Amino acid sequence: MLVIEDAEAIGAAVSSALRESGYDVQHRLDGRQLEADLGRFRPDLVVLDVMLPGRDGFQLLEVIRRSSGAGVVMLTARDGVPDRLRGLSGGADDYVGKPFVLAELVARVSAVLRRLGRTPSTVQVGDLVVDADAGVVMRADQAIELTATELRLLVYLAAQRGRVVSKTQILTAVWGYEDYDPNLVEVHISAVRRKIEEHGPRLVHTVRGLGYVLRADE
Amino acid sequence: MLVIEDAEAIGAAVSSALRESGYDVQHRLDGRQLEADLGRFRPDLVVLDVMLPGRDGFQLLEVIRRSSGAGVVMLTARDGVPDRLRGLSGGADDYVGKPFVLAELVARVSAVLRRLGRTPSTVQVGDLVVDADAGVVMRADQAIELTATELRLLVYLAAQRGRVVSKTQILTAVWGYEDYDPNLVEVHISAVRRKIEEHGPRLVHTVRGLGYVLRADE
DNA sequence: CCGCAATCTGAGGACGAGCTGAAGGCGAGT
DNA sequence: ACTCGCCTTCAGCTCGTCCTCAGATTGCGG
Repeated sequence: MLVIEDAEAIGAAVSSALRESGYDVQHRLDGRQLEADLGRFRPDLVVLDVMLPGRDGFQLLEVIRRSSGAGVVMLTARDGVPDRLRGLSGGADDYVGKPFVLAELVARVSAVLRRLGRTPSTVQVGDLVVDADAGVVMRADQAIELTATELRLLVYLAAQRGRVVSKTQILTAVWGYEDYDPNLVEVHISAVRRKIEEHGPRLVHTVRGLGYVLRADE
Repeated sequence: MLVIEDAEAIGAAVSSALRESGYDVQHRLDGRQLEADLGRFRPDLVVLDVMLPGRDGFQLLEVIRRSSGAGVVMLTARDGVPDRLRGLSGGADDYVGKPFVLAELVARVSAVLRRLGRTPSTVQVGDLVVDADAGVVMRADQAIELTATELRLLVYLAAQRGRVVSKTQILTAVWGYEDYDPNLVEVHISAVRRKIEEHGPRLVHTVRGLGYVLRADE
């Protein structure tokens, strides 16, 4: 994944937020090396600022489309309706208006990847199937009703399956909070467990002092 | 609809763009199983790359023409004027030069289908049949009268069936609004429900906090 | 076995999403 | 100009969901 953003602070924040979500991120301040980067890293997706020194976002967008199958999410100025239309008609897969909440950007990025089929929209862990697109969770071929928050939480755990994620990471990814009461996470983890572990062994494991993991034990 | 494209990234992007538009898409990396696919899926249209491993696009085109009435849209190389001529004279219904904007491909695909009069315009969900072209909706073989807006809404939900769509997405797809009062959607959803669920179980499901899904529950 | 901290979980109130009946406005057809 | 149908707005209501809080429980170091 490639982030091209000349404002260093924003670029750094975006990069680290995406890394938090498990993506492999390179950050560039302009599009000079774009062709080289596309060749070398073969990114699945490029986050592209519209306003850039040198070639602007739309020119870069064309380059990307011509020489790569990468998805493109553009960062447009807030009220940039013209920008926005131009970006979409030029083939961007999504846009995010500045200023934005990091969580929103991350959500859109993963939505684009999912749509492009780079990320399987369904994740399977043991006998649990999570389909983010359909908003459906199944265990042992039986549908399970989750609320919106529970679903977001489980989708996040599923995306990070096998990896321990801290409550802070969860708060950021699911709620967009920088720092908050960990009990909020505990309460919703509890709710998810009650529903998905009603008919089967434990899948959401607590790692004391660190966080949680979604894993099917063998 | 069948997409034959050996570049996986492009094939995936094309497939998902077409799915977004409501088509039922199968993706193949080469033409080996072409005959079997034609028999099994009876596609209305095939999107065909020219450069393919094994039999190339023109050979496959002949196969399609010989054993199927499917439309063909060919993906030709950049300045492939010779390709282009050969493709058309060989009987392709349209061609799109790489690189292309996804929206253009989708537009050409639907144009070809329209020209062939073979638009797979009907979607079936449970005992509900939605015919976008004819503007007809039937449930259990009984015609249902919908207003223009209700029809556009239902056609969109039908195209996205099984997938949760947010009110914002609906506002964009049905009304062209970027952002607007969600209640507008709720009112029309309510109207559609009153009509199509009068004699039968629920098909338009609310997913609180996320949006709506058109789905026939088993 | 004890004490502390981390985690779990049941309960309740506040909030807001969603549903729907009603009314006003607008355009097409007569 | 009038009528009719449709679209949109509005307001009231219902009910699900979320968050807070507090007591219970668990795990760990000593």
